[in-house]
Amino acid sequence: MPKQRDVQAQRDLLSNATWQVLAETGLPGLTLRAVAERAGCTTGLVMHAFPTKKALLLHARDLLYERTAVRADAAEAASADAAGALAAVLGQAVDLPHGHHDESRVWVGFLAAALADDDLAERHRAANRSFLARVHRLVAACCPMWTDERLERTTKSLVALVEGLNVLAAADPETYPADLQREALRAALSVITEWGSAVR
Amino acid sequence: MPKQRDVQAQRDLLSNATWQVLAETGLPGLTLRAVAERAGCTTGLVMHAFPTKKALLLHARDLLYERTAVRADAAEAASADAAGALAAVLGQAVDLPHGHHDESRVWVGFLAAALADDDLAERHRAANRSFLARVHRLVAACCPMWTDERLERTTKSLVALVEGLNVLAAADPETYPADLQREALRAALSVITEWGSAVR
DNA sequence: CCGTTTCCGTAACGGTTGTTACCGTAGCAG
DNA sequence: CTGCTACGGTAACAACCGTTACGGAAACGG
Repeated sequence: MPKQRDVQAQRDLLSNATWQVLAETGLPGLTLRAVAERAGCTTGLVMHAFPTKKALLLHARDLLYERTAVRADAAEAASADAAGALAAVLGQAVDLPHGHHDESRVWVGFLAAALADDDLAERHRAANRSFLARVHRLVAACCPMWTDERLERTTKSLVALVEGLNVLAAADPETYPADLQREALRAALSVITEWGSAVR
Repeated sequence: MPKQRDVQAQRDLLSNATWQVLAETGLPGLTLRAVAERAGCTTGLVMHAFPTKKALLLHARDLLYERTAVRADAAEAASADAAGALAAVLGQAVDLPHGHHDESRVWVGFLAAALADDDLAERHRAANRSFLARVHRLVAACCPMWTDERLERTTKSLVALVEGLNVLAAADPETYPADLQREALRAALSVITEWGSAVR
C-alpha cells in the first residue's frame, strides 16, 4: 500500500490558501486555479483533497470559525474576571491582532456568499450564535440581576456593534482607525463595567 | 435623425434590474444575461446603455446611495426636533420599510465587491461618510456641549451598530427580528435623549 | 531491487462569462 | 410614402470557470 499522503495537512494547506486568496482578491477572485497557485500545487491536488469547490469553501469557512473560537477562548482564559473576559473577547474580535484586517475581509466575503448559499448561511448562523452565546454568558456573569430581555438585547447590541465596526473598518480603515474602535467598544461596555463597580 | 431613445429611462430600468438580481441571487448570480432577462431585453441593449459591466455596477451602486439618501431626507424632514430626526434617520436605516431586507442584502453584496474593486470602494466610502456626516450633524444638534471627540465616537458607534444590525439580520433574521433591532437602537439612543431631557 | 498501487500533474471537456460584430428593423425627415 | 439612420436583437467570439479522464512518477511491500 504505497505512497500515502497526509490528508489533513493538505486540507489545512488548501484552506489557508483559500483564506489568503479570498482576503486578497475577494469572492470573485476565488477560483480553484488561484487557490492551487497560492498553495503551490495544481488543481489536480485540490480536486483530490476536496471533491468539489463547495466542499473547499465549507472547509475554509469552518477554519475561519475555528480560528475565531480559539482566539476567543484564549482571550477569555487569560482574563481574571467576567468583565475583563468580556472586554477581551470583544476587543479581540474588533482589532487586536496585527494582520486582522484580512480576517474581516474574509468574513465579509463569506457573509456575502452566505446570502446566496444555504450551506454557507447555515455555517454563518451557527458561528454567530455560538459567539452570541459566549458573549451572553459573560454579560450575564457581569450583570446577574438583569432581566433576560435586557441581557439578550445588550448581548446582541454589543455583537452588532463589533461586527459593524469590523465591516466598516474593512471597507474604510481611515475613517475607522483601531483606537477609535477600541474607544467605541469601551464606551459601549461602560454601562456594564460601571454597573459592576457600583455593586462591588 | 430617426429613432431616438430615452437613455435615462433605460439606465434606470437596467439599474433596477441589477438591483433585483443582486438581491435575489447575490453577487455571483449577477450576470449581464440575468440582468437583461430581468429587465425584459437582451444583452445587446444592456451593452448599448452601459459600455461595460462595471459601469452598470457603478450606476446601480449610485442608485442604492440615492435611494437611501432620499429616504433619510424624508425621515429627517418629517421630524420635529433633532432628537426625533436622529431616531427617524437611524430607525429608517435599520428596518422600517416593508421589503427592506433586500436593501441590506444588496448593501452587503456591494460591500463585498468593494473589498476587491477600488471604484466600488470609493463609492462605498463616499456614501458612508455622507451618512456619517448626516448623523454627526444630528447628534451635534442634540448634544451641543459635547466635545468633538465624543461626538465623533458616538456618531460612528451608532452607525456601526445600525450597519451591524443590518448585516446580521440579513444573514440571520430569526436571531435579529425587527423589534429587537428597534429596541437595541432605542437603548443606544437613550444616552442622547436622556441627556437632552435632563438639560431641557 | 523490483512490482504494484496510490497519488497528482497535465490537459482536455462542456458550460458560462463579458464583450463584440453584424444586420434586420423601427421610426422620423423630406 | 419613401429613404435614411440610429437602435437593438442575434449570434459568435475568446477567455475562463469547475470538473473529469488519463498517464507518468513516486514510494512502500516483498
